[in-house]
Amino acid sequence: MGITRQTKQVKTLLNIFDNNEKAISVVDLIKLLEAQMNKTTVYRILDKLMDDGVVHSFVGKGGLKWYAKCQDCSCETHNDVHPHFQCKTCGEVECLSVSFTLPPINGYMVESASLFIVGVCSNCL
Amino acid sequence: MGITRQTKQVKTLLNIFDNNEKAISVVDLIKLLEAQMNKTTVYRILDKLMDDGVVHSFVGKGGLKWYAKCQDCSCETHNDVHPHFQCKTCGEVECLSVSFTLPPINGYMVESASLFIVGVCSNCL
DNA sequence: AAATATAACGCAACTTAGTTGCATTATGAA
DNA sequence: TTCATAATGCAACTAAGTTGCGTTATATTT
Repeated sequence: MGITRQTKQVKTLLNIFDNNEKAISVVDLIKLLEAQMNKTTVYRILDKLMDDGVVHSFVGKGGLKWYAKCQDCSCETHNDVHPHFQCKTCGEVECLSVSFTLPPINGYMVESASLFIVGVCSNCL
Repeated sequence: MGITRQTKQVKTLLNIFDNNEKAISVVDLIKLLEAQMNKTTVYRILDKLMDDGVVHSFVGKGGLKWYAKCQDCSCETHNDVHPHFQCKTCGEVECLSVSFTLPPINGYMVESASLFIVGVCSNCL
């Protein structure tokens, strides 16, 4: 089950995602919000926002968890149908609004796929 | 720099990768080898085998590091040019011998990309 | 507006992945 | 056999993420 009460903490997190097109790592979120809420609360609210299809998560290059607002992604199934891009220069991570086609894999049942791309973003080139 | 001395521990690890087509997580390796070597040693040898282009690493679904023998992959650049597949049923992770084409991303410089697929493998279907 | 059930929060303690520093061991060259 | 030093083991540490439990605050009911 997802969010049932609009607490201060929930509103704060929703506000961050509303005003941010880029993805944010949990570590950064916890640092950003350390004066306002406990890290346990951050993790718990993120879980619920996932359930509600408000945000989606993915694993970054170093193995850290990142979260981003759901837009064109089909969050009902929690599949990441778009790639995620991390810029080596500025460090920012973003959802790319393109879809990718999986290579043909005979005899396998594909449930979900995540594509993570590392490079230099348009701002830093 | 990579491996310079053929120690017992290095031979043990090389032997594991030689006799295993599938990928192995560091956690499983450490568990498997706990009687034979320290976990610090496992991490250090894996780093060196990466430098030598003997194995490549990638991040799995849960954020854990996985390692697999290099075969058709171009390990000079340490780019994962092939997808990795994890089976929901048996849990095994393997390198898929297919190449995938990235979606066109205008204005971005792509350095590396990793594709991680979750589903059910041919053995478990 | 007060009462109240309980969802949500804070805190501390914990688990687990991965790293670091340093003393000790063992490899391979001289 | 000697010996320099690469490599290992160990313990202590950092950091991400989780759990349990007592307390707080939301939103519904009275």
